[in-house]
Amino acid sequence: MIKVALIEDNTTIRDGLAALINGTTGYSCVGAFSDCESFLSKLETLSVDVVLMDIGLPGMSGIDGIVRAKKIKPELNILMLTVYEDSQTVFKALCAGACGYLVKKTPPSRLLEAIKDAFEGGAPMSSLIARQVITVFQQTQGAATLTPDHELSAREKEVMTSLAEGNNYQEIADRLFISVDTVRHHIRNIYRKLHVHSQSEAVAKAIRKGII
Amino acid sequence: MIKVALIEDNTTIRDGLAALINGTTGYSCVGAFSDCESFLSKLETLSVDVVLMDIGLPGMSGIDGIVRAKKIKPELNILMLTVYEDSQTVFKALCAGACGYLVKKTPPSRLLEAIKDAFEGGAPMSSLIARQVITVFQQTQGAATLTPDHELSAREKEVMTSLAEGNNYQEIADRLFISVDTVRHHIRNIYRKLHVHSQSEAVAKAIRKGII
DNA sequence: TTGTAAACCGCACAAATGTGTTGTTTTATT
DNA sequence: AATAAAACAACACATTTGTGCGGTTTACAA
Repeated sequence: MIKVALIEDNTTIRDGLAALINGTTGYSCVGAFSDCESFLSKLETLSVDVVLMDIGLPGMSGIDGIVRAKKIKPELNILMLTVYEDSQTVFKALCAGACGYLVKKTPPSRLLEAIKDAFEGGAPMSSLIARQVITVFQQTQGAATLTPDHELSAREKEVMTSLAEGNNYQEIADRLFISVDTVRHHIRNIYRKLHVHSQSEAVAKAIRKGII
Repeated sequence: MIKVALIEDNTTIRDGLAALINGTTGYSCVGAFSDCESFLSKLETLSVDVVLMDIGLPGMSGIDGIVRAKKIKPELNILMLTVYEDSQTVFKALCAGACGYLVKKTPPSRLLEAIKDAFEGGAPMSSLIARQVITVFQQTQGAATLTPDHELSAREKEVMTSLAEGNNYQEIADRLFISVDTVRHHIRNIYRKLHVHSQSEAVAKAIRKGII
């Protein structure tokens, strides 16, 4: 039995969804709320597997609702409900912790399928949204493998990592068993390769490019 | 007309796929290779929209093949072909630059659909893989929204962002129309909130937590 | 009204950084 | 054997940073 909670301000849609879920074997609607606040106040004591949350809600937005709900129960499977497939919004929802989304005009059979999918560890979403996610993903995670241009040597990476950990030149030198001047030398080369002129800029670039 | 290239060592499968693609209106197979090396050597002069690449290849692996192909033509849509839905491998392929994948037993109609999807900017993949991607994604990108504890004020974020761009205190002050001493004051508070003692450490933490 | 937080500003000074120049040694690649 | 690249090391010096202290103003909640 998959326990579903609904947060949707439109009474007609909410009742319709609740009826659909309760009317299907294997599904049960354990809560239907018109706003995030009332949902969140009950969440602690609510046994629920999958949450369907409207994105455009009065009061707290669905995005904020996701963040708060995830803080209370990080293992929650939250699916966003949207009217249009607005990339930006859906994208933000995924960042906030949603595991997928549904457009409201989705036919009942596919809706139930998506709930089951989310329950079983999937992430129901259109391939267009998926592409957006992996694009951003690749830019951060996999960027290193794709752009080995301004590649730092192993030693330089060690220096960068140590720098990002908050060590100063003397501490880096001690850790790597080299002199402070050698650290400076490496830093110099790193700056040249990354086209930067300060620690902060170097660290920012190195992390964003996935070098460290 | 979607121009497709194949890299697959099994002759039977390769010929079958080529026949399917060439036999369908709107699709054309512009190249069929048994290994990455021969594909990569032709890629420069090959006009191709979507690449189907087997993951288990003799010689260079499909993963390495993706990385190299993306270096030559970053705009390529590469779909991996796998026998099993092995999460780890598919995941690596996505990191390397693939935009989706297909299991070999996929029925012809869905295969063509996936190619079209990739061509049109989608990322065909199962929702299980999608979930894996967004999980890792959320851990890095969206971490901030989930942990608004050591939250920086809007002004402090501006200072941090400017810092990560490589500006020094004087430049930050000029950009924000405040005095250098106020910049120092903000930096001080940022350090306190993030529990750090240097620019580098602050920038590293801010980026990794998604604050900036 | 009192308190708390954010944003603002200032001075001082030791410590750390960025960059200039000049080397040696080791390890690959040709 | 020769060339190139990486890693190591040193000295000098102006600039920048981190942190100690001290303040004001504004806004908003208790």
